[in-house]
Amino acid sequence: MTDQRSAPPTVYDVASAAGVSIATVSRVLRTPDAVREGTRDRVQAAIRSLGYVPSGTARALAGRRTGVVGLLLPGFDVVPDERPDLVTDGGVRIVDDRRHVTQPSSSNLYFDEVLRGAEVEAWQRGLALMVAAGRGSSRDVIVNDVAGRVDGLAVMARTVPDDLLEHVARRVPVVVLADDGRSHGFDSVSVDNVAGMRTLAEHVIGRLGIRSGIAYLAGPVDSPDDLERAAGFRQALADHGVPASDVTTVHGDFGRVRARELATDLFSGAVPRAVVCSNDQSALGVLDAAAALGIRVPEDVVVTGFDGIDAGRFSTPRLTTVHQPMGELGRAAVRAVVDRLAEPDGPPRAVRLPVEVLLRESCPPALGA
Amino acid sequence: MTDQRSAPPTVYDVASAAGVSIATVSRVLRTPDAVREGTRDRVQAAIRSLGYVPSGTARALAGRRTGVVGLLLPGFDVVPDERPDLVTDGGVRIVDDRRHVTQPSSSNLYFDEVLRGAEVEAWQRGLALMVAAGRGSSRDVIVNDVAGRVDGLAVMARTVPDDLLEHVARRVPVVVLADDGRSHGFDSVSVDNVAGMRTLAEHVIGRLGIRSGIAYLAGPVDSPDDLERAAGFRQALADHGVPASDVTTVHGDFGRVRARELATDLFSGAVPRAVVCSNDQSALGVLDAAAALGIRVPEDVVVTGFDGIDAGRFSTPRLTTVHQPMGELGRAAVRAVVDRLAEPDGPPRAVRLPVEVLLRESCPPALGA
DNA sequence: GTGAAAGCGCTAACAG
DNA sequence: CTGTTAGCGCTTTCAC
Repeated sequence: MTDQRSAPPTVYDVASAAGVSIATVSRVLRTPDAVREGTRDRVQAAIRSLGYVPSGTARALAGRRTGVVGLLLPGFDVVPDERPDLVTDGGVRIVDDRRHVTQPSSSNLYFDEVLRGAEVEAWQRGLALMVAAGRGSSRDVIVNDVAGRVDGLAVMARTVPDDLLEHVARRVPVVVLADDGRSHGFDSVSVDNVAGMRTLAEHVIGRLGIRSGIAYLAGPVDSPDDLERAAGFRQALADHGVPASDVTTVHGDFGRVRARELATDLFSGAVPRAVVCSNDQSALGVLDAAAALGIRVPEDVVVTGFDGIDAGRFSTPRLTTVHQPMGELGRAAVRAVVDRLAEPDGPPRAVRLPVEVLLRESCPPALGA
Repeated sequence: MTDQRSAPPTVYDVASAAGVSIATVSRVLRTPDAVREGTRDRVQAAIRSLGYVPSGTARALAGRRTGVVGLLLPGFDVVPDERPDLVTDGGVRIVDDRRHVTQPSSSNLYFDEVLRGAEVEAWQRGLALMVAAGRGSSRDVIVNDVAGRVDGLAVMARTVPDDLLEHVARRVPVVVLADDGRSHGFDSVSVDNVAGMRTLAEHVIGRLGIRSGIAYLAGPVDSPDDLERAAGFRQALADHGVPASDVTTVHGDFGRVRARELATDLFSGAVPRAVVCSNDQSALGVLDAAAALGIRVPEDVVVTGFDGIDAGRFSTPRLTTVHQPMGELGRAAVRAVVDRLAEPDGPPRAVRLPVEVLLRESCPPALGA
């Protein structure tokens, strides 16, 4: 350990140590069967004793492929580690954590799952995964640090400006995640927002029979996800002959705090019987408002979200939602990259992943229950 | 989109398009100020119009550094997606998820945090991060796919066999995570298991005044973490003059199920007043057993864990534990790699990260409360 | 089966 | 300021 590591051994070192040419060393590594057993053994011995590790870099250059796929995610929220009430002690902090409801930084969890899925899939295909989070800002960083080092790139929608993506796509295939794919000519993998929201809304309207007093809490106006979900919602209304004008629609920002404010307003008049939200964070804000005002969920009003974030599993009441298969999204992304690599030409492909409606206490399977 | 992408443009293409030499193209990219403005502009224009992206591979080869650090983690548990009670519907599954207590595959969460920390730190240092999980089995994969492509490597302890690690370390600096670092000559980053457990145990013995009826639920005998925690525990006993022989010690496997069984046995005799567990999963198993037997926690028996996994925040009662700063572990790992890169020689360094004792309901700050 | 030699695309002296 | 020229360490024909 702590070797000099002055200059790592190369094929040349191995070759001369084994008394063969560098071509033979290369063959031992890549096509062992094409080398006579005795020779092979000598080379392998040399590799061991020298501690030779082939340069992935040189390999990639010579072989014109890196064996790496890149994954670009929005920056992880670097949550400052603020803690309550600490009662220090010799070296180790002791914290009274009893009523401390840490909110797991949910958007992170979401991306963690994507990342994990991508890693698993890449691994199974013999590819390495290079992750870059939160570098969306700097043009150069993306282009130089990632695009130039990978065979293909999976990019979370809206992580990278479109023109940059277009530039990068001239070098490596790009797959866009969680976008509808209609906006540009890239391959895409996304989740079926429309069907998910439609199915959930149909449950509310059709099965629970709530046909009036419905409120829809939308997200930012420029969100494609939001648009799709809204479309699914309207389909459900139409299917059940509920006029869209009967629905109170308000626009939030996908955030919990803003949703709580909006819901508080909403609840100040005639309390609606259902609040359908276009994401989980908003729905949690609605639950907050209801709790504060003493409005019972689901007895007085049912509340639904969309995403399937972890916090919704632990809220009170637990949140009914549409669960997005994030891990699967990551896997599918890698698959899409690999497919495109295998078939560079042809029209862009759009993969749609199915979602699941999870009925929990905030909007149960049936109201009497 | 879907360009022919037959052969990505190279420096040569850019150079001739801009009427300069390849050296100048390179300069525009790396030291723009060393190039006259007019020339620079022409080159940049050429880069844009050709959609040139420099080959990271070639750069790395020529520059003798990749700008990438590798992170080796144990395989993510690929949890098969088993769900309860589904009530299918047109295309979208509807699941009654009301009483379904999904257990977040906790070991994953743990690694997710490490990964995220590493990514953040790498990014801040202008490095890319290459992740490899679960390839511990195949010697070649590790060596070839990762070690050859990075400037340095952070490896979670016990992910890679020691001899392989030694081999790899001859090419790139290696930092071992979450190991005591005494076993080998590598740099290491770990968590202060001893102090953490000692502090927690002192709380139980000293502050809560529980001096008899203490049980210690240890982990697998070969776990270094477990050994350190046990040592911390014994220190606390010694500090308070409690004979080790007064403590009932049982060995589990760090798993929840096994812990539940062991605790059930434990509780069948005289119920202990404290069960100190060497990890959270076990502690949760103990809580399971107590709940099943109608034993009250913390009134009848206090229970403590170690790790700070998420599930412990949501258990009933919530679990008192020693929280390991996993994100910080990831960050420190990257830092350690970078430091070693800057100073290749010198003795191995061992970084110890502080832990925090989180007092929650399963073993509160005071018993009367 | 094995070796010689020509790159892969870029960086980094070294001259001008 | 800009061009020339070696490599970086490996893969891959093409001969032998």
